[in-house]
Amino acid sequence: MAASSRPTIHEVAKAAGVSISSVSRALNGNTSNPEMVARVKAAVKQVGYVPSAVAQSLKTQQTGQVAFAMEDIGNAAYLAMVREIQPLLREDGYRLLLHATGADVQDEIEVLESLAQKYVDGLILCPIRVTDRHLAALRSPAVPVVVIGQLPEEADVDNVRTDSRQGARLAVEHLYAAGARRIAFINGPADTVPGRLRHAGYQDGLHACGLEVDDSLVEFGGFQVSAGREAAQRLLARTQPDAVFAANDLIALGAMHAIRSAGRSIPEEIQVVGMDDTTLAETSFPPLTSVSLGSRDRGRLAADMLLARLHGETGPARRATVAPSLTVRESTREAAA
Amino acid sequence: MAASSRPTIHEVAKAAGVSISSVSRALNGNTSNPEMVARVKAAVKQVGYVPSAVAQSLKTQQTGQVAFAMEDIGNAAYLAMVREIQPLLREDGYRLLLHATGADVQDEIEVLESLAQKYVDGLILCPIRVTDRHLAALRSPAVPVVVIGQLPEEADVDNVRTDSRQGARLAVEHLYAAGARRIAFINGPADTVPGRLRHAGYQDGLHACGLEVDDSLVEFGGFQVSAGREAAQRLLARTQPDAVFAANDLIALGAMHAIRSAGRSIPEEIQVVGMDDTTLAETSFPPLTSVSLGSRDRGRLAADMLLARLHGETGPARRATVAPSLTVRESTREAAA
DNA sequence: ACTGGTTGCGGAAACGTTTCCGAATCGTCG
DNA sequence: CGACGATTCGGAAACGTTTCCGCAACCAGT
Repeated sequence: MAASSRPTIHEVAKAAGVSISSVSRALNGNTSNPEMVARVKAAVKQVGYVPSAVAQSLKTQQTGQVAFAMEDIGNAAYLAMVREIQPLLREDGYRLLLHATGADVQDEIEVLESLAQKYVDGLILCPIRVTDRHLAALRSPAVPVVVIGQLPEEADVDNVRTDSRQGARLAVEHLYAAGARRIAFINGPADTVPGRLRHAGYQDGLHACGLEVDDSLVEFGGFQVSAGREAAQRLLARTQPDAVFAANDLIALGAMHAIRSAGRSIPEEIQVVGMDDTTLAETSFPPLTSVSLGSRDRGRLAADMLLARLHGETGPARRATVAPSLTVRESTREAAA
Repeated sequence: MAASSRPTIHEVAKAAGVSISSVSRALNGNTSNPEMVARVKAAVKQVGYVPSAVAQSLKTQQTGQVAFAMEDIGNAAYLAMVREIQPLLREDGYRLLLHATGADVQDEIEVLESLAQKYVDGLILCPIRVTDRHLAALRSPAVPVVVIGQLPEEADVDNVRTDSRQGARLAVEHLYAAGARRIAFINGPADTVPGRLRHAGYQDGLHACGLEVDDSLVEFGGFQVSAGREAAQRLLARTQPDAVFAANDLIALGAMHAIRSAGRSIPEEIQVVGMDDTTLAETSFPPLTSVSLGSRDRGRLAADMLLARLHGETGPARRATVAPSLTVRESTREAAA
């Protein structure tokens, strides 16, 4: 199947009648003699030589690889980041390694600790929970790390974040402006950082609009479509909202299904707002009004930060924040009179 | 930021008062003396040693990494494969590297040729076009390769495929059975392998149902939502189909938008069938009838095949075929009388 | 023509492991 | 009690590069 063993730099040297140092220099552009370079290149072609990435890595102490770790690549927000990050890394000659941790804290820690093995030059991490063990592991990472998401103030780590609390508030205010008064909230797990922040933002929004906080309008579940559907069913069986704010687009999609199944129309009877503004929002029916948390921007910023470190940037941890914005589509009414 | 240099096996050896060979043996379980192992483990903990993955790779000639190369991770079919493949690889201790080639043939070739650098132990490749250069590069790859997709009969490569031609035919037959007589087809690019096969299957289906082939019912475009919408607009401006078969779910989604915008109802006036049976199909409105090409199965099979090779399996190239199947949802009518 | 500075190249060390091989130790058996 | 096999460990080579160092050769300047 695969050829038994590829030629090494020694074979090239022999074929070209020069030393291995000269071969290396010729290939890495550290020689000025054109005749030398030509001979080496010819020999390379003749013996079919390709340098070993592993040996180069060992010598140069760089792998040319960067890892991206997140909960699940199936989540469109992360997907958007990956699609943004990969081309940027590639432009700089880095390969991308993917770690799906399945929201398992233990897995995330393992990824962080495995960095000491030095199989990558850097990491972009999207933790869904941040524990003390995370922070400890982030204290002195073996390679540069950029975290996408909320982090305690004191953490000295490059960080890209968004204000999802503010985003949730935007959603509520938009619904209020569009005439909704009984605004329900379908959240993900309450013990996650995004879950807490979105809930807080939802309450912020209610306060800002002068609406009562009514816990019977709040449901918790997972961040998936099915969870959204089930949560919406429970909600509708219990009470009668005129709007639903979902903690992400998947939940919103599930909720829209449940709402239609219950015979209510969108947006006439119940308006719906999602969060993350993924491609799902554009293509759903009706097209979903969604709070954009700038996933693509966050991906780009994180990649930029990491590349800067890889290019030797030193100095204190940087932090960038992407402002949320609302993309209004047809699942909500225009601001009513 | 990052600590200047991690301790090596030599530091451990010194701390434990033994030779580096003993350290290596103790850590890799090739020693029987428990006291030795204990001392080494203690020393490891004391100096904070973590083995260098690169050095191990150089010595063992294995990287513990596998690459997956496809057009675009944004495509739900590939996404489903990744989600299937990653856990399987991980179970066997392999890390996953992602190459998005952007449907660029040159890029795909580069990926294949870069395998000689041995930065991965194997590759799963989803080529969208198969050129002679692909075949040449596949002739004697530096590491085991599994191709997902159609391949010429004579190619001696492990291969997982599906019969998308048969799948397209299923779609047409289903539409016919549901009463459609003017069945349009919105395809992707005509010069891709999937494009050709689906077109052929569409025609097969028409023949099987005794319908005329009418080229005015066929549109070409890209494989994205926007392309699907535009193609459907052109189609509807020109003629009046009672069903649309789209070459993938994204196109179908775009087409459904265009159809609704044109004021036609789904499925009453125009039925729609997609292909790939992605999560989009379940969550769309109305839920989309779609031809499943078993993306997850194909991913799993490819991973299995590759792992078998990595575990030393030899022998001729294997081939597996996943049969297409139809998932009927609400964008089509039940078989009519 | 001799010297001083460049330049071009080869030898060898180093990166951090694994593993082969030989030496030393131990226990056991004749 | 001596010898022999088994076991355990240390030394050193090897994986395939890059790069430091030194040597020879060359050019120009006096």
